[in-house]
Amino acid sequence: MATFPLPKATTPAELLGAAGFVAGLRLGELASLLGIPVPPDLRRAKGFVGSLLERALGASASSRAVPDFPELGVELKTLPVDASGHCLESTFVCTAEARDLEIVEWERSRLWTKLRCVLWVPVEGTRAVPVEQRRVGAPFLWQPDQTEQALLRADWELLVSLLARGKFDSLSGHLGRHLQLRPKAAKGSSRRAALDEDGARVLVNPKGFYLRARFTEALLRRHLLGS
DNA sequence: TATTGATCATAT
DNA sequence: ATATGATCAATA
Repeated sequence: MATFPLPKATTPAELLGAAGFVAGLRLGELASLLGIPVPPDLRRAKGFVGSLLERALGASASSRAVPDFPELGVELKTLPVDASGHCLESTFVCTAEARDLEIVEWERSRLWTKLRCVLWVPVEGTRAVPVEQRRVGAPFLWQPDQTEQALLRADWELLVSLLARGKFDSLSGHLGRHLQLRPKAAKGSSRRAALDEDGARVLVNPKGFYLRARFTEALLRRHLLGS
């Protein structure tokens, strides 16, 4: 049995190997190895699973706007799945701010920067299963191929275009085939300054980019098929 | 019951 | 305030 946190990986492959070492463990076992208490449910600890895996794999703990493993250029994402291994939730990627609209280039966007290389770690997320009993699944590295990148880019350009033009009334979670824009804030009443379609100052609720569950479901299936 | 909109904790 | 980590829960 190795000690935790695991040694710092020097390559994405090593990181994948480290994540593979954790696969199969129950969250309670992993938390115990790290000396971290497990919450009874995730209602008041929504980021528990993600933070637990970050600590186990030695991610540089911070809230900076950079990948979890800066030296490797790898982003770590946990993926809640049901007993059959199907995705239960969408995946938050990053916030969409007015000032980011200056960056209209896909290649330099925060979204693409985060999704270039992702280490996905499936974790049982069925609410009826106690958090400590949930198991960590087999991890896999994902670098979007040309097709996937084109699909995401198309959605991103549609959504950013509406944001940039201040079409806030037209925005909703219904837009985007694989990527969507949804509220991302502490409270539904949270507001931030923006410019509407007439250039007038308005207050709007903060939003973030999310990958739809059916998109991550497809990644998971492709991985399981071994391609 | 799948999905959209709302929300929670913590660090900086 | 806004970034990180997401899941909860009301609605369609």
